[in-house]
Amino acid sequence: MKIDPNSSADLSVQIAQAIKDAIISGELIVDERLPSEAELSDHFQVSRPTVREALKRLAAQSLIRTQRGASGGAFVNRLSFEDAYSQQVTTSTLLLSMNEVSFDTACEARYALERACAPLSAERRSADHLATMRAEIFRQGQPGLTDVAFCDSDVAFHRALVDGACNPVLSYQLAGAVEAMQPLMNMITFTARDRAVITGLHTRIADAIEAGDRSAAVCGLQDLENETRKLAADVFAARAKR
Amino acid sequence: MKIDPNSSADLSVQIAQAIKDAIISGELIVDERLPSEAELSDHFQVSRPTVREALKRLAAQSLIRTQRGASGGAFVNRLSFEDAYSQQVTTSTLLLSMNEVSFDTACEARYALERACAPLSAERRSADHLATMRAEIFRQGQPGLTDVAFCDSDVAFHRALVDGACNPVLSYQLAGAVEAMQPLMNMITFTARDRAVITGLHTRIADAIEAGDRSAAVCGLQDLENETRKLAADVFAARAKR
DNA sequence: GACTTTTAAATGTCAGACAAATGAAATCTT
DNA sequence: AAGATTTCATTTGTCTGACATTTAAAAGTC
Repeated sequence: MKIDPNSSADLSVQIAQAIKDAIISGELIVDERLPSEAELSDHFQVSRPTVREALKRLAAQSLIRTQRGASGGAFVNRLSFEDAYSQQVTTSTLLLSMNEVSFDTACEARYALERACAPLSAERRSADHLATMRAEIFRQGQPGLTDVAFCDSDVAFHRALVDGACNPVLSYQLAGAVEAMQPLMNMITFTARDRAVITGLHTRIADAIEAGDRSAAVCGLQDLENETRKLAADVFAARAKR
Repeated sequence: MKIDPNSSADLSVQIAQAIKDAIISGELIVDERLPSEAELSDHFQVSRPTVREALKRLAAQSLIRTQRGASGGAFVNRLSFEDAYSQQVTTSTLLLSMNEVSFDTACEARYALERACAPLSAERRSADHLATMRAEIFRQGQPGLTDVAFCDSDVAFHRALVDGACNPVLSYQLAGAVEAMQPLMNMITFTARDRAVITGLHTRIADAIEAGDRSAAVCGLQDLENETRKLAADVFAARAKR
């Protein structure tokens, strides 16, 4: 772990990068304890606050965790699927909200990826996944549900569908695509009729998943995508006219 | 922007979260300047180093950027697709390397997602995308290519395929799936015969994309997945016997 | 031997200072 | 007056040194 004294980059950035490289290369392994802040500041010939800023950068990416007290210190963190999942959702959400991504673009990406999961889900889903999907469909039919709650349930339904593929890597990759859409979906108001159509499609998809019918599941998702885009287009058109 | 004085969480964590929330909620908009470190330490009633640690956490996630000098300061950063892309690759790579994800699981996820891109790519790819694919296929046929260079070219080929869908959200989502596989692929040694088979499949896929034949492209990817998994299985079996 | 107390080590926080970069205002030159 | 130069104030980057807090292990006590 070395830093370049001639570099113009901030010291804390360089130090963070040096440690990060050591982790990625395997020089530092999971759960290994890093040298103490005092030792690091000695090693890199910088002050303790500078080392600390570097460590905070790494902590923000869940690459390390710190523990106080004797035998405490900074430890290389095992990046859990959960951590990666939430990072992915945050990044995707901000990306969509800050870059004027059109509804259609985001929607297309989301459903294209989701259709990739459907065949696997149709084959492997557990009873639990199916039960979750049915429960969410039921919830979506409840009268008096707010639009936000309806979207929440929609996400939960799709998440169960994705998780049904029993591939954690796939679930993690899809997290951003599905959940980051929610703020966009929340801009839409759903009429009772819209909800009925969507819930009907959800049922068709759940039926296909239950029957292990891969292509029916994919078709159901395709129809749902078309429906969602049509709905959004209507809402935006109406809003533009006003 | 407020912090809870009764919370047991570290102050810098709380402050980072408060600012992050302000950004997500839209209270702070893109390119807006945050208060200076002195003002923030005053506002939150903490010292400047503590504020700085909080800001470094946010900088590590590309949520803010800082600039020195008069009229400098911390600014809300527009999260670019590029930034998100590289974050995504880092996270995915670490996730795979730290969690004993099987080659098959990662491979399945990758090709499932890539097949989702193929139909779109077959319709929308520009001449550029196609040219890149052809160029990489040519490179893959060069004798004397190292295994690492072969894998590099493989990634470039698939990236062009994905980018051909002309959906930046899709490209971003796929980044992790495709590039994070590279370290796993690098564990495999490719014989000349293996390379010929892979390159042949790449050609089939490129041909399908060029012809706008959606289903042929998907089939080609399916065959490539099967081939890759068979190859990996052979390598691992041979390694286990030794 | 089990419980309590002490202690040392580590991170978390603070205060104050100086260095370096940078844009803007003030000054000087032509 | 216009342009070039200098000065200056502001802000982040870094350093020093100190104290607070947490925590596990060592020492002490019954």
